[in-house]
Amino acid sequence: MTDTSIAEKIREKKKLFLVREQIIIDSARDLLTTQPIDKITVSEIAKRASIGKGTIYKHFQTKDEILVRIMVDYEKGISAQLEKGLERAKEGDPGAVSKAYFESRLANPAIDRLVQKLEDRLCDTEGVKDQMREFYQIRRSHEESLKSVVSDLISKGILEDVPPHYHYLSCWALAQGAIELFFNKTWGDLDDMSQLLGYITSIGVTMGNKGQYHSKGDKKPFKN
Amino acid sequence: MTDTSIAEKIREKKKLFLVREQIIIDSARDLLTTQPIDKITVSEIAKRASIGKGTIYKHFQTKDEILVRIMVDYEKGISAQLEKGLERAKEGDPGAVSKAYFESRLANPAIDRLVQKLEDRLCDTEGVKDQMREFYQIRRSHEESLKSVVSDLISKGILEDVPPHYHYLSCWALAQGAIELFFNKTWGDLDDMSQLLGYITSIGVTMGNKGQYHSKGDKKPFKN
Amino acid sequence: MTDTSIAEKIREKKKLFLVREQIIIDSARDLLTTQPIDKITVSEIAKRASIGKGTIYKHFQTKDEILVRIMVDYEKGISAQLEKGLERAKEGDPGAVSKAYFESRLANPAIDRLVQKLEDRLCDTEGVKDQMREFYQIRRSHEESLKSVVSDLISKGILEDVPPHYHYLSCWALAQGAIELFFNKTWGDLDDMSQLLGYITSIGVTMGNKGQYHSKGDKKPFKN
Amino acid sequence: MTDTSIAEKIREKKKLFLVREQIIIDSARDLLTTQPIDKITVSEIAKRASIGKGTIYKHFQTKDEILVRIMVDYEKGISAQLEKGLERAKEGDPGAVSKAYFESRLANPAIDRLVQKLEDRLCDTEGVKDQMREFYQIRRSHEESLKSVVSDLISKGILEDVPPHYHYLSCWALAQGAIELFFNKTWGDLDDMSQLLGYITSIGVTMGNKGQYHSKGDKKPFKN
DNA sequence: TATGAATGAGGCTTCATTCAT
DNA sequence: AATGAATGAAGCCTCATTCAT
Repeated sequence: MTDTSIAEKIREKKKLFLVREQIIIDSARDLLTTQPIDKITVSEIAKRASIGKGTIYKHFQTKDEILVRIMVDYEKGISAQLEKGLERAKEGDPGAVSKAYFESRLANPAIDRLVQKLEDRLCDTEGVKDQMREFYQIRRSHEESLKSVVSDLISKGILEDVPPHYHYLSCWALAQGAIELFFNKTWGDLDDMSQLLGYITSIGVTMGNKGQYHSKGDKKPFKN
Repeated sequence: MTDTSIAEKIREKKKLFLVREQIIIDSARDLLTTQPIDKITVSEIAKRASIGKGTIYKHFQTKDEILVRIMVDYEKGISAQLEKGLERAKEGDPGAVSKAYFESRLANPAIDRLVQKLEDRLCDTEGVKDQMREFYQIRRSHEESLKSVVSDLISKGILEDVPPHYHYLSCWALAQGAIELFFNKTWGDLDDMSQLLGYITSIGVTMGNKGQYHSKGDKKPFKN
Repeated sequence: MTDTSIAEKIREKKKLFLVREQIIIDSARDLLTTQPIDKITVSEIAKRASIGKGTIYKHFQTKDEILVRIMVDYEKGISAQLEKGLERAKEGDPGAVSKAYFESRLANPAIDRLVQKLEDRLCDTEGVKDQMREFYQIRRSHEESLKSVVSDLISKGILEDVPPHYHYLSCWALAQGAIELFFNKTWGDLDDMSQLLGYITSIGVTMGNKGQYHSKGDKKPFKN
Repeated sequence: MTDTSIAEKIREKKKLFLVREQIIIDSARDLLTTQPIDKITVSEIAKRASIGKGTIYKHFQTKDEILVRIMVDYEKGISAQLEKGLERAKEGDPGAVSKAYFESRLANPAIDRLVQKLEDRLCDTEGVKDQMREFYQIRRSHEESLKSVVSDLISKGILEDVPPHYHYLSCWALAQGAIELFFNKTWGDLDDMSQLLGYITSIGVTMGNKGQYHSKGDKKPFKN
C-alpha cells in the first residue's frame, strides 16, 4: 500500500468521524426541538443517532458540550448569512444586513427558540464557560454588523435618531416574542398564524422608521 | 370547651393551613426566579418555607403541582387587574384594559418570564393536564377581555382594521420579547436598559394605530 | 404530647440515625476486608447493610467519605488504647504505651491492613483532603505519644541512643510487614503462622535494645 | 528473494514483536509506579508505549494479563539474582544468597511495592489463575533457595535454631514494612529517611543471629 | 398533621474490550 | 499485524416521592 493511499484512508476516516459528529448534533437538535429539554437523555440521543452511548463521549466531553455546540453552530450559521448580507449592502442594498439577520432567525424558529432556552440553561453552568463565551462573542459580533447599518440609516434620516442599538434590540425583542407566540400552546393552532406573523414582521420592518407608519404586510416568514 | 371555640379552632387551623400553602408557593417562586429551574429541589423549597419536606406533600401531590399553581396564581392575578381595568373602561377610559394587562405583566418581568418557562416545561406533562387546562382557559379569557376593547377601538377608527387578536398578540409578542431582552445575558448590563425598554413600550403602545406613528417614549415600566 | 416526650423522640431518632451510620461503616468494612477494594460498590454496601442505596448518601456525601471514615475511626480507636497505655505508664509501667500501640494494631490485622490500603488509595484524592488531614494528624499524634516513652527509655539506657523515631518507625515497619506476611497468599496457610508471628513479635519487642539480643518468643498476638 | 532472507525477515519481525511487548510492559510499570493503580487505563499505557490501543490486545488478552506479567517478570528478575548468589555461595560466601535477595528487592522499592499491590488485587481474579500460580511458584522457589542457606547457617551455629523459614519470613516482613514506611505519606518527607532505612537494614541483617545483637548500621540501600 | 429518613429509578460518565479497515 | 473508533456494562450519585412515627 502506498503512502498516498494510507494518507487517503486517514483523511477518509477523519471525514467519517466528523460526519458522525454532525449526526449526533443533528439528532440531539431534532429531539430537543420536539421535546422538553430535560427529558432528553444522552441515551436517547445515541439511540436517535443509531450509535452507542459511549461513542457520544468520543466527540463530546459532557452532555452540556453537545448543547453549547448546537448553540454555537446556530449562531455561526447566522454569521454566515450576515456576511452575505454585508456584501449585498456594499452592492447598494442598505436593508440587506438586517433582512438577512431576521430572515435567518425566522427561517428556523424552532431552533432559534431552542437556542434561547439552551442559553438560559447553560449561561451559569461550570464546564462550558469557554464555549459560552464564544457564543456570546458571536452574538455580539452580529450586533456590531447591524449597528453600522443602522447608524447609516439614521444618518440618512430614514430611522429615528435614537442610539443605534435601540433599533436593533427592539427588533430582536419583537422577533423573539413572535417566535414564542408561534410555539405557544395557549393560542392553540391559529388558522391565520401565518398572516399574523406577517403582520408582526411588517411592524418589525417599519418600526423605528422616522415619520412613517407601518402598513399591513403579508409576508410569510415562518415555515411550519 | 364550648362548641364555638372548637369551631373557632378548626377555622383557625384551616386558615393556618392555607397560609402555609401560600408560603410554599412564595418560597418556590422566589427560588425559581433566581436560579435555573432544574436546580430547584423540593427539599430546597421546604427549607426556604421553613417546613418539612413531607408537609409539602400534604398540600401538593407532586412537585409539578406546585409549579402549575405558580402559573395559575400568576394568571389569576392578571385577571384581577384586568377586572379593574374593565371597570375603569366602563367609566370612560377605553385604554384602561390593555394598559392594565401590560402593566401587570411588565410589573414583574421575572415572574412573567418564569411562568413562560414553566408553561413550556409542563405543557405536555402527564399529571397536571387539568390544571394546565385551567391555566390556558384563564389566559384565553384575557384575550377575550382585550378583544372587546380592541374591537371597540377598531370600530372607532383608532386601530387598524385587522382581526382584533392581531393587535393583542402583537403586543403580547413584543412584551414577551422585551422581557427576554431584559434578562438576556448576551447584552450584558446595558446602562440604558430602562430607556430602551421605555422605547419599546412606546412602540407597543402605538403599534397598530391607524395613520399614526409612534413617538419616542420615556416610560420606565421595568423595575430593576 | 409533652415537650419532654417530643424531645425524647427526637433524641431517639438521632440515636437511631447514628446507629444506622455505624451499620453502614461496619458493613463496608466487612466487605472491604474480605474482597478487593475496587470490587466493592456502594450498592453492595447498601445491600449488606440492608438499606437502600440512597440512604447511604444521607450519611456520606461520597463513597470515598465512607472509606476515610473507616480509616479515621480506626486510628481513633488506637488513640483510645494509647490513652490507656499512657495512664498505665504513669502508674509505673514504662512499656505500656508501645505495648498498647502494637497490640491494638495487631489485634485486628485485617482492618489494619485495610486501612493501609485505603490510605494508599485516598492519599491524593480530591474531596477528602480535610478528612485525610485529620487522619494523618491522629497518626502523628501516636508518634508523639511513643516518642516520649522511647526518649525516656533511651535516657535510662535501655534502648540504643538513636533518634527516638528510629525505634518507633522500625517497629511500625516490622508490624506492617508482619501483617502483610499474615495475609500473603504466597505462603499459603502456614501451620505454624502463630508461632512465626510470635517470633517476629519477640524481635520487635527487643529490637533496638541496648546490649541485649532478642530471644525466642511465644506470644500469639494474632487472632485468626 | 531467497528463502534465507525470508526467514531472516520473519525472525526480525518476531524480535520486533517481542521488543514491542517489552515496551508495553515497561510503559505500564512506569505508569503504575507513579500513579494510583486504578487510575491507569489501557489507553494511557498504549499512549505511553506509543502504539495503538488495539495493538496491546495482540500481545495480551486482557489488561490483567499485563499486570501479572509485570509481577512474574519481577520475580524472575529476583530469581536471576538469587542464581548468581547461589554461585557465589558455592564459591564460599554463605551470605551471598540472602544478600542477593534483599538487595534486589530493596534496589527497586517502588516496583517491589507495586508487585505487592498487584498481588493483592489479582490474587482472586478469574482469568489469570494460571499466571498467578506461576508467580507463586517462583516466589516459593526463592524460599527454597534461602532455606538451604539458612539451614546451613543454623547447623553452623550462626543463626538461632528455629525453623529455617522463620528467619526468611521475618526478613521478608521487615523488608516489606521498610518499603511501606519509605512510601508512606504519614511521615511526610523525613530528612533522615536514608539513615533510618540503613538502621532497619542493619536490624534485618543481624536479626536472628545467635548470641549476637545488631549494631547501628549506615548502609543506604534505597535509591531516592 | 408534620416530619425527615428511606427509597430506588434513572441520569451521566468511564473504560476494558471488540472489530472493521 | 496495527489501529483507534465504537460499544455497552457497570459505577456513582440525585432527587421526587413514600411512610412510619
